[in-house]
Amino acid sequence: MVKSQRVTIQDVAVLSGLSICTVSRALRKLPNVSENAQAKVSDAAAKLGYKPSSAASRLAGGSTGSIAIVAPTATAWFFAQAVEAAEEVFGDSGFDTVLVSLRGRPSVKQKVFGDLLGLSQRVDGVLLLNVDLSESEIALLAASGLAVASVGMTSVPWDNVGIDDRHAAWQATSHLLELGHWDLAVLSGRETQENSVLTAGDRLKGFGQALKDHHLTVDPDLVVTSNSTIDGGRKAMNELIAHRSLPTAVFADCDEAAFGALMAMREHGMSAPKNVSIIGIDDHPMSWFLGLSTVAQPVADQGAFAANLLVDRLQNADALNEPSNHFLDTKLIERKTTRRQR
Amino acid sequence: MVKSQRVTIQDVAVLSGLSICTVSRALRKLPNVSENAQAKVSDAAAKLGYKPSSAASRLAGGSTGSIAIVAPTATAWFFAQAVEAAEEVFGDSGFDTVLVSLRGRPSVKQKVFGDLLGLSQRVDGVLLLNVDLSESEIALLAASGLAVASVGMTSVPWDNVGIDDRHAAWQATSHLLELGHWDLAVLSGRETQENSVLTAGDRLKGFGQALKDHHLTVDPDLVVTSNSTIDGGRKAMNELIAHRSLPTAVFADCDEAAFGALMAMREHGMSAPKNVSIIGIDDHPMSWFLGLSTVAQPVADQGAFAANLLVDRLQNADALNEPSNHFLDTKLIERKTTRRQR
DNA sequence: GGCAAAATTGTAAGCGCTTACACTCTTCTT
DNA sequence: AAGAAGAGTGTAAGCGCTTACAATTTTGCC
Repeated sequence: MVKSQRVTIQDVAVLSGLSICTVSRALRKLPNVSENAQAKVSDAAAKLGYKPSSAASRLAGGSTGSIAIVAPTATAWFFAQAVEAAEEVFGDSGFDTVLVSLRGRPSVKQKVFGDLLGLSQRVDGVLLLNVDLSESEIALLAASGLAVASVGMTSVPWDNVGIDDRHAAWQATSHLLELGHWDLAVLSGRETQENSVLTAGDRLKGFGQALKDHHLTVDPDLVVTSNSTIDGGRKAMNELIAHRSLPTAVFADCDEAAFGALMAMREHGMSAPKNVSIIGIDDHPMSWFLGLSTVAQPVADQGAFAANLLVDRLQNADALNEPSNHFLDTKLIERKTTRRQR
Repeated sequence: MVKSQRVTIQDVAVLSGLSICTVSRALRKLPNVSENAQAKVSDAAAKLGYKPSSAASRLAGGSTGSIAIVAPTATAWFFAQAVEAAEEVFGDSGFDTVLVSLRGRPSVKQKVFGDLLGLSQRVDGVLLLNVDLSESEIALLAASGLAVASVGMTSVPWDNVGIDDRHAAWQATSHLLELGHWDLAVLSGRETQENSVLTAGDRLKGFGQALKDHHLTVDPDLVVTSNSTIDGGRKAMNELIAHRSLPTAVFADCDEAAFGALMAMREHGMSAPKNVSIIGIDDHPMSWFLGLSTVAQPVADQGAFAANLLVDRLQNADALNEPSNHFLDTKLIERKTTRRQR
C-alpha cells in the first residue's frame, strides 16, 4: 500500500499505457484529453496511489500547491480564528498553508519583500490579514504574479473582505445614544505601523458620525487613544477615571479594550453598567462570559470568504474579473454592560 | 535590486568564477571548499540577492526548507501560542512553516497519513502539538524519514517537551488542601480521540495523588467529566450544583473549564471564593483578569523549545543522539478565587 | 472519397538544484 | 625525490514534472 519507492508520473504512464505528457494533462484536467484516456489515467493513478511531487511540479513551472497566510500575529483571537478558517478552506481545496506571522517586528517589510517575494517561489498565492502595507509595497505585491486576497484592508488592487468599520462603530455608538447617553467617551485603537490596526481610524469616524446624527459633537477630551489590548483598554480607562471627566458611557473600539476598561472600573470600585455603560466591537468569546454588550463581527467567515476568493482566482485563472471588495454584516448584541441612562 | 528574472545558482557560479557544483557546496557550507572559494561565493550570492529555489533543491534530493506544525486546532489559546512561538523559531532558522490544523475531524488519520506522509515530500520535519496518535501511526511517522518533535505527548520515539501534568494537578490540588479544604471536586477533561486532550488522565492522577498524600480518598461523585472548554466547565459545574453535593473547593483541569465553573456559579448567585474556591491549570491571559488562581505552564516556551529541538535535528543530522523528553516547570499562582477554608 | 481542420497523443527539452565520480593540485610519506 | 593520499574543483547525470512543438488520429464537408 504505502510504497517506500516514490510513485512517479512515469509509473502512471506505463500502467495506463499512455505517455507522460498525456498523463500530466489528464491529471490536471486540461482540455484535449479523451474521456477514455482520462479514465485510464485516473484508474492507474488511484491504483498506484500516485501523488504528484509539488517540488517537481513547481520547478517545471506549475503551481506549488501552497498558499501563504500573512498576519500581524497568530495569537490574537481575531487572527487565530481567521487563520484557522482560511486554513480549512485551503486544505479542502488541496493547498498547503504556509503561515507567516509578522509579530509586530520592525522587519515587516523585510518579511514581505525578502521572504514574501522570496515566497513567490514557494507559494501560489498570499492571503493578507490586516497587514499594513505602503503604496509601493502594494504595487510590488500586485505585480509579483502572486494571487492575492486580503481581510480587513482597503483600497487594495485585489479581492478584499472585511466589515464596514465605520458602520460597526456607528452601531455601537448609536446604541449608547439611543439608551439616552449623551456624554460619551471613546477608547480608540492607535493606528501604528507596527500593530497595523488599520481599522481604528474608521471606527473613530463612525463614532463621530453617530454623535453628529444626534446633533452632538465629539469632546476631544473624551477621545482616549490606547492599544487594542486588554492592558491598553485598562490604561485608557484609568486615564479617563483619574485625569479626565467620567462620561456616562464608553465605546471601546474592540472588545479586548472593553475588557480592560471593565477591569479598570473594578479596580476603582465601579462596575458596568452601574457607573458607566460600556460597549465594544468584536464579540470575543469572553464577551459573552462577561456580559459585554458589543457589535459582533463574523471573524471566521471573513477568513473563509477571502480564502475562497483566493482559491477561485487560482483555480479559474481565466476568469479575470475585477477585484471585489466585500463587506460582511455586523450585528449589535445587547448584553449587560449597557443600560438606559436615566 | 529586485530582479524579475530569477537569480539562479548558475548566475552565482558565473559571477564568482567557480563551477555550479562548488557554489552549491559553498552555499550549504559543506566541507572541501576553500575559504577563498567560500568567500567569493558568499559575495556573489549577496551581490545578486540569490535565494535558492526550494523546489529545485527538494527535487534534487535536498531539503525543502519547510516544517509542518500539526495541531488539533489553531484557535485555542494554548495552540495559537505554541504555534506562533514555533513559527518564530522556524522562521529565524530559515524554514517556512506549514500549518496543518486537524480541527477535531474524524479524518485525523487521513490527514496524517494521506497528507502528512504526503507532506513528507513537502517538508523536512513535523512538529506535533498534542496530537493523539495510535501506536501504528507513531511507528509509521517515525519510519517516514521525517524529523519529528512534539509538545505534550508521551512515550514517543522522538524529542518531546511538555509539562509534568500529574505534578501540575498535584500542585493545584495541594494548594487547595493546604488552605484547609478537604471536600474537593474535580472538573476533568474528557480523553477523546477527537479532541486529543491527552493530558486529562495524568491530571486526574495528580489530583488523586495529592488527596492520597493528605490521607484522603477521591469521591467518585465529585469527579465530573467535561470538555476542556468554557462551556464544558459551565455544564460540569452546573451538574455539580444541581445534582451532586457542593464541595468547598473545585480543581478544574484547565483554566477554560474554570471560567465556565465561575460562570455557572454566578448564574446560581454564588461566587468564588465566597462559596467555593476554584483553581485551574494554564494561566490563560483571562485568568489574571478574572483573578483565577491557577498553575501556570509556559506555553510559548514549550512550542519554542520543541521547535528548536527539531531544527537542531535537521541541522545536525550527524548528531544522532537519543530522543529526549523535557519537562518544563509549572508554577502555582495564587489569586483571588481560592482562600482558606475556615 | 479525399483533404483540411480539429482533436488527441507523443517527443524532448528544460526548470534549478544535488551528487556520484572524475580530475587537478597540494601535501605528506619513505 | 617519486608515489600515495588528500584537498579542492569540475563534469554530467538526473530528480519528477510541464510544455512547446511535432506526429498522429479523428472529424467534418464539399
